[in-house]
Amino acid sequence: MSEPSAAREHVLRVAEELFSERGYTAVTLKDIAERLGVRQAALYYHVPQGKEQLFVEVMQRSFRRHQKGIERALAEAEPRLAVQLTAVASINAQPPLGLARLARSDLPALTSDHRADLSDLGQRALITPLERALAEAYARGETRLLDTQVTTALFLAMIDSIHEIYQAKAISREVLARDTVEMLTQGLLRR
Amino acid sequence: MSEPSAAREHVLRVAEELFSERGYTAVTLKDIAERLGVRQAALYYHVPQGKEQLFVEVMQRSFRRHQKGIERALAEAEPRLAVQLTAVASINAQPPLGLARLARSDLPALTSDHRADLSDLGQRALITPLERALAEAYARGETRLLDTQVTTALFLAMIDSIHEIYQAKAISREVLARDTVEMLTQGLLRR
DNA sequence: ATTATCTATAGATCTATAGATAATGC
DNA sequence: ATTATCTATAGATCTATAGATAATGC
Repeated sequence: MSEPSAAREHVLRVAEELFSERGYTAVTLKDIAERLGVRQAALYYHVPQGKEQLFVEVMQRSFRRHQKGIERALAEAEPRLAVQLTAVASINAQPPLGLARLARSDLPALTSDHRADLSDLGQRALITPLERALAEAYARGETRLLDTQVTTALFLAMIDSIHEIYQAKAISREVLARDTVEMLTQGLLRR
Repeated sequence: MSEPSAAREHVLRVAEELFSERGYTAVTLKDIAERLGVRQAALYYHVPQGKEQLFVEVMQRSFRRHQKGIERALAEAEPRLAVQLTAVASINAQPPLGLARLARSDLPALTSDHRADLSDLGQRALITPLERALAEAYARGETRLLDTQVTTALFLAMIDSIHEIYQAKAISREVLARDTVEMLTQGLLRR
């Protein structure tokens, strides 16, 4: 049986690191193999379906991991928008998703089936939970009327940006998340 | 002499379109040539130094065009942060910059010299003018104390996101810009 | 027998160069 | 003579496959 062997796991983790650093087309199987300390052809033992399938699998895992983090953060945080968004923005979900690049560079390079699969999963795993949290905040009377889809897209862009800043500057993720969400919510909250 | 011929101009414009759609590594010279209706080798007449130089030149022009737009918007708008940021976010600067992908996918694929050149230009052309506008708003007493570098990075991420949303949804750029900046400034402004 | 690698290589790109061709401008 | 293309191709990747090898587990 295809047990989820530790070696295969290692391949997926290293592939995720590299795809996250430089994107789908910029990373070769040789790059991944080198970081693993094996030859390029050895990857086909663990991922017989090749590079595109490897990328899709890696992104599916990443989406699901982020989804779990988001849903847990939303469920455990007290039902106030600022608290909930801070919890989501603070998630230590490494490596970051890089949704902008994914949409504008990685997805266009895939077959249309894979592209559609990943788009759908991204919608269900990341966008819908956040839209719901925003809609509930509105229902509680916390926010003014706003376009939840646009707000969600902007919030996700900011989260990716936070991860970028976090890697470049010496500011803790928590401080960045808190400051960013404070900035954002003061505009969202009705008063 | 190397006059800036109309044909060369055309090559640069089409290259910018494609690089903007899919990123540096995902676009081949054949793709660019096909959209121009010529053969791949014909590009070397206009850009003898090859693909990387073409990309760098395209990005330099794009940065400078965005810089002009930003500086004009900041100079012409009345000196109130909300007005100024709305003006900047409304700029019809097609194609969009896609800074997130540029930093995390395109730049790492370049030689370190080109990478450093583009990073410096991006700093001078895009980041510094916005940081100054934020600092001046603070000096006028409009905003609370905030990290101008972080705020600028988040604002630039939002601008790219606006362009993305604008292409995907049927919302005008102006409405998106106004709503986004209103959301953002209500959090930035002291009251 | 199964697992996990390796070497070798076919086939498909992709970038870049060399040299030919055709049209226009002096 | 200059401008702007073309065909042809070298050389360098890159993905993927075939078959050999070595180690461990029954």
